[in-house]
Amino acid sequence: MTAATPKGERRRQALVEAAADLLVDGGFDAIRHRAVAERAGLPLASTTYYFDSLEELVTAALEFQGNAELAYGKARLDELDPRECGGDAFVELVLDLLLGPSGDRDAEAVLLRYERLVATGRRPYLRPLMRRMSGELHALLFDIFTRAGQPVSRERVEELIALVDGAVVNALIEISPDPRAAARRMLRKAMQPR
Amino acid sequence: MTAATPKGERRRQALVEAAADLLVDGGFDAIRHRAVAERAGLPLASTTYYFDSLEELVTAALEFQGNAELAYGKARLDELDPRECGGDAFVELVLDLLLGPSGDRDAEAVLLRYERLVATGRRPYLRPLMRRMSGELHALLFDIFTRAGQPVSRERVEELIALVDGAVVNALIEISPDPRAAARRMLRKAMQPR
DNA sequence: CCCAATCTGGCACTAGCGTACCAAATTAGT
DNA sequence: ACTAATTTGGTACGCTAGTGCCAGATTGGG
Repeated sequence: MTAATPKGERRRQALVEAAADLLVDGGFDAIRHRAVAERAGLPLASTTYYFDSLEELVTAALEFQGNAELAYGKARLDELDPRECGGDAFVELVLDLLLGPSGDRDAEAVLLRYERLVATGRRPYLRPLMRRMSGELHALLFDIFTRAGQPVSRERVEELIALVDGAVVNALIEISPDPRAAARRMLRKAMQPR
Repeated sequence: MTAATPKGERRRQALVEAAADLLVDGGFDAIRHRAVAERAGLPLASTTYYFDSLEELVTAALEFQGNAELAYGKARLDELDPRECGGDAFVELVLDLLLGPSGDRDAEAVLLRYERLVATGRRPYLRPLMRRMSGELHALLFDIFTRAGQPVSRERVEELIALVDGAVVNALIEISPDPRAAARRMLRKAMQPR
């Protein structure tokens, strides 16, 4: 179902944003009709009125969140000054794109990015969306490397992404997970000139 | 709660195995009191009698499954003939250890191994167990490389594992996921002599 | 053999879920 | 302004979940 009126559109959007919020701090399982409605300050039935099913709501939330992240990445690309791309600063830039900007709750913020990769395994309906977003992220990274004067092949981009992703998922089981630090270590080693 | 009688111990074990089965083909969310009891052919209440909580049952199931995988890895190590360790065969061996033996339903079988890494992010109670199993797996791989006449540093083992893991999670979003193939590609490239 | 400990298993409670329903309110097109 | 379409929101249904309860069966130690 899609809204036909401006106010309806606003309400629908409020639901999507509420769902995205829940997604970020509780994962996919946190997106429930009642929780979304409550967070958006709307009645329960509005969630079924604007979305035919939970899957649709989950998809919309994921898309919203993913687009926000991609927009952030594009902004970073646009403001990129090729002269200020020293090794360490560049590594941090790549980490910002792949894991989100560094914050005080890294582990939590990063978790969702990997939950959704794995969750896609059991939720085939997310695959088209995930593929699109993943493709855009890869392209973005490719551009970043090029713009920064460190051109790489697309294959190399995939390698570096895999390295970061693998480092992250393995870091999640630590007592005090610090996935960003683990990824940083791997990335620095892989990118240092040989 | 722990069993005190032989029969009780057998029942408890049956529940653990039933839970592990469910874990493998439905993920963590598939471990429910009723589902476990039904699969084990036991009454619902037996699940709460032998396990104080679902968390305990989940933990036991994961440990059982993980130990089975580690045992498989150790068996492969023991039967390893250093002379038959050509490049490709060796890559397959490493993949067997990290992803499980190759089968016709790779994607499904592999999924659980990554679900549990990520799930640990939101289930801190699994961390000690995951750390132990992860540590043993790393050690096992280290031994395998050594025994195969390709000694590596522990750091290098971590790198290769990260590479494989990253390749896998990124492969899960494909229309027809083939995580093993993706991991194989990355691993071959990383291991080819330079 | 007996009795205390252990185990059994049917049942019911509460909570939360997705979803359906529908009268009332609001909005949009003419 | 009028009417048809859309939106609203309170409510209820059916289901499954985790868990508590407890009379009875089974078992093991002395």
